[in-house]
Amino acid sequence: MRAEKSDTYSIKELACEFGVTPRTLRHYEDQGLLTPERQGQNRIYHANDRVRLAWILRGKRVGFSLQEIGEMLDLYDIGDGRETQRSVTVEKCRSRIRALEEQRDDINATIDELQEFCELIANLVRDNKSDQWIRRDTGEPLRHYPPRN
Amino acid sequence: MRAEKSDTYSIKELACEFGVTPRTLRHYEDQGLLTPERQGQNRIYHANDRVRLAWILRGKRVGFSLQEIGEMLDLYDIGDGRETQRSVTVEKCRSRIRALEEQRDDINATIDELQEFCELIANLVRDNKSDQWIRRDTGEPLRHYPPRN
DNA sequence: CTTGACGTTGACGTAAACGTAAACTACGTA
DNA sequence: TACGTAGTTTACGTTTACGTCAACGTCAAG
Repeated sequence: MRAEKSDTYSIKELACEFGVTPRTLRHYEDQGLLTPERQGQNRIYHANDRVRLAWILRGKRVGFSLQEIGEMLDLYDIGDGRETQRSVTVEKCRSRIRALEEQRDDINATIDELQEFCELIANLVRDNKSDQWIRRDTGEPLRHYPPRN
Repeated sequence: MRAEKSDTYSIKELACEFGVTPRTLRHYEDQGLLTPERQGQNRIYHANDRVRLAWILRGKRVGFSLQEIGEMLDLYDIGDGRETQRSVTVEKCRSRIRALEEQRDDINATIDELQEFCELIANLVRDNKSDQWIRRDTGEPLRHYPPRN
């Protein structure tokens, strides 16, 4: 344990911290998403690698592929940005945002339906006489929704 | 074309309508997500199948696996629901909702960062003298973010 | 000096979600 | 009756995102 700088990480340290395996980090490197410093053979991760990794994992959580995440990260690489390049970057960025907004709408719709259904079940009461499900609030007979075939 | 009832669909019709292939519908059936009526060998899809398919595809858009989607759809199958079963269903349902809310937070965070970055690029101006990037609003020198290794 | 913990590079395995091709059936029509 | 169109099952192929294993290097501790 060469306590060089505590803001550097071994592969295992970084992996553990983010709840992934070293293999995963190497895989992300293979895909060009991470390029940690090397000391000989060994990988050394810095703060910037942490930031990028957090980005990657969040991207995954919201359903992007590694390739898409790579493209999004590439948007940030504008070192040589001629004006036209930059406007392309901005447009890609905006279309990403629109896609995410649509996805958010999907999520909200799903939440709404689950919530409705959840409350419906929670208010459910068994009508013992007719052996039939009804809603406690409206007394409506229950229809399975979405319908079972 | 036996124009039986216009609220039934052949496999191709339904697939086309949702922008997927017949193979996909058969696959969903293999996974138990759809169980269309049969007329001999042939599959006949009804309105309820449409509803379920829409659910499935939206589930996919928000990043769920087919298995997870199947479990969510199963929540709706409460025909035999004893009281304990129902409370289990409700709890699963709520935990799904929480997961979706977390995902929405992730999406919002991603949107925010993309938006910030997008505006940063949009406001960018080339300082020809120092060959350096600055922000038009604050004049701050630009830092790539997230940092490139 | 050997053991153990940690690292490395291949390279093959795997699960999910279909794609794709083969081989066959059934039906309305030219 | 032969054809084209649409459907079926069976089964192997493909991509993504890693898991897993083998074979090896390195260094500090016992």
